Amino acid sequence: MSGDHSHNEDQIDCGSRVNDSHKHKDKYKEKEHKHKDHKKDKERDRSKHGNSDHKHKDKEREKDKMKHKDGSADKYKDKHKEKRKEEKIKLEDGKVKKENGFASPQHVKSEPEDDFYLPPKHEKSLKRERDDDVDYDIKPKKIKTQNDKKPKKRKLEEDTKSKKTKNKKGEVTEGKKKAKNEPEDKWKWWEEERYTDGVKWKFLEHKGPVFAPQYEPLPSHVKFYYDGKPMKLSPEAEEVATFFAKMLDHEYTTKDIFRKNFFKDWRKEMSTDEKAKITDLKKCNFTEMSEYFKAQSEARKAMSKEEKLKIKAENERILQEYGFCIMDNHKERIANFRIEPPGLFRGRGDHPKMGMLKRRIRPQDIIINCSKDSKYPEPPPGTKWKEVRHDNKVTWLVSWTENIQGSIKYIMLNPSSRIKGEKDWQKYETARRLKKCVDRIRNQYREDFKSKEMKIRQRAVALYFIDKLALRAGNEKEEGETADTVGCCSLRVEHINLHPENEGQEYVVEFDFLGKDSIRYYNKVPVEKRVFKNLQLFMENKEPDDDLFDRLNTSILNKHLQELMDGLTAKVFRTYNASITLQQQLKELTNADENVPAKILSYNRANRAVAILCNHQRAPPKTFEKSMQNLQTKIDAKRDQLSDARRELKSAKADAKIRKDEKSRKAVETKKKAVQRIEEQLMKLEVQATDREENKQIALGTSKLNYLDPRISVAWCKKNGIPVEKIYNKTQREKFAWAIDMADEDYEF
DNA sequence: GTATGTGACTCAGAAATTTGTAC
DNA sequence: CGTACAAATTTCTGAGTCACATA
Repeated sequence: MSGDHSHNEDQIDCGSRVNDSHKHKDKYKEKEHKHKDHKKDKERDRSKHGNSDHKHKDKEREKDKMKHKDGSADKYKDKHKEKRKEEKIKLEDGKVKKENGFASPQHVKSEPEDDFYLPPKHEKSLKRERDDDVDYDIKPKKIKTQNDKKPKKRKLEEDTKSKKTKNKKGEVTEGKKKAKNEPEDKWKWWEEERYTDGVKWKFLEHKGPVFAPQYEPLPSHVKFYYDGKPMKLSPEAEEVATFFAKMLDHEYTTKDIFRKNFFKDWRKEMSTDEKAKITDLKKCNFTEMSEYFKAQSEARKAMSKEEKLKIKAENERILQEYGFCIMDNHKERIANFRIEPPGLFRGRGDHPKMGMLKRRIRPQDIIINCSKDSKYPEPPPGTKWKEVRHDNKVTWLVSWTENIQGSIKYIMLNPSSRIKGEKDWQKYETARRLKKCVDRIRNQYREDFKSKEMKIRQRAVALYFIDKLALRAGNEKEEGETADTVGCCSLRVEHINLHPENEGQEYVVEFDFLGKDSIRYYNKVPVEKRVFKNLQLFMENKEPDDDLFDRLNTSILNKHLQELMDGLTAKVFRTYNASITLQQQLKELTNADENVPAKILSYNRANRAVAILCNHQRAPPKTFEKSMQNLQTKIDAKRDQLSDARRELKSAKADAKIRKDEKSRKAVETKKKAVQRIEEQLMKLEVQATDREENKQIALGTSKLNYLDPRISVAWCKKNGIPVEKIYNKTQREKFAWAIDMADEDYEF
């Protein structure tokens, strides 16, 4: 979870901001202030005219007709300019060093051929495509009994037969996979009617959250030292100290912001005496504590089988008790029924709050959501919930407010649940509706490149980026509260470079910014001339840290999109472009004559094209080089084996020619088979190596799980005779059960 | 009306854990 | 059989998107 990206060569190491130790003071006031100024400035700018184009020999005269910014920097930004400048320098440093940075290859955009205009019809209607008249009986009380038999089923889904064979015995050990599992008819919620009125459920019953285990004080021989001298800490202070100790090996315990935030919060937990004594984090020695935890984890690994099984069984029991809820007659799996334990906050990237104490959540922090007529979850003895409410317009079971950002956290259902699945399905249906009108929308925004109104031009260019490059919308963020990252609408001038000519291409825009999770987006793309000219215009008289699209935000953009198509938002473009790219790449890359591994390589490559489009990166696995080497060793061995086998085949053939008897002919056949088998194995290994190498820094999971209409993949499997297990593991098959059930091989996104 | 804040939900990669496999 | 290690899967929780409430 933590964002230690420093080991990723190709990502910018934003490093810690060394000199901003005072930054957080009064941030609230400051922030508010900033924002006001900002808005005012935008307002003011709007009323001004572009009379300040000095030096501009720009031929595009029409821009004179347009209002545009006078180049004064927004005040709120001025305040932060210094900081950003510093960062920028760092960024550039990084850039230089990391010239080999990840560059998203050209987006292979498939243009859907059909383009008929469909009036934005209301689609909130949760109409399902196939209507089975399965009645949706809502009889809350019944549910339980009805579901009593289900407990068993859910946990250990019958898996592929291959797995079963492993479990040959079929013993019913608790926490073990049961071998035989009555196929138990699974609930096909996708064949049922959906709620249409914002109601999410009629009945909801659950057992509440599982709290983090209580803190166990350290044994007395494990000491903390201050200024070289052992010091016994109060339990409160000690607990927080252990959080730090457990992270000692991690890089961010060396970062200034992390240390400063930690120390500040730690001191809050200290007794008066401790507070007086412990004044310098540098004098704190946690190593003995750290060693102790390492030893503990070693001990855990070395536990006997029985002990391990016992723990497993206990976890299973908790899962059975708390891991499921009953929603509308069905037992459903809960995603995160365990409350986040206390610890030190680790933001991603250069987060101003890293190191802060994430406090322990108690029952009185918890809001329970369930139906009135359900059996309410019990708070632990002697405690009370903050509130029990019955809001069936939301999907969460439990919520609490987290203390770092003040945001709300939720316990919700598993992706395999009806409530998540329906929404997921709907998402792809919206994307498919976009497919039907995307040409109209593209023509529209290309027209808008020429608009007289600056606002509309900016909107058009932003939309062009979102569509062409699958950028995220880019909401504004509160400065100082989070890492400095941007999306499309929040791009700043410093994030792009314009090259009228670059490497033989015209009108190239070079993007370099940190996006979600502080993942670097670096890309050079040729754009339409009009886009290029517009960008020049938008950047006129601006400072590097001014907004590129100063007249635009996500709200304006999404309002516009909503008018173009019902349910259309910026992120629908990402879904649409991801899915259509997969479909088109699969078509292009799959060769019907190839064998299964080769086809799967094609699938992975199609998946990879999408991951690259969406900029889904990962840090190369620590063991990457080594594992490639191992694989290469295997390949070499296999090659040797192959040439041996071939040699043997040859001699067998020669032998058979001379002897001409049945036996030697048989021997030839055997050898031939052997050669073939080895060839196949070698091929498989080579494919694997290719796949792995190409995947070094690319994360396929996110797109597979969140952007690719699963029906495309299912259809591809069916058409190519690939078992769906080859591309979706068990969890994924559960999540996409609806798609696996409904898509046939002719499915078209 | 607009700007801002809030809530609910999706999506994100790393870390932890489990499983598979070669010896 | 165990053992060691790598690969696969699951868990974790932070970071976005976006609608809507509120001032």
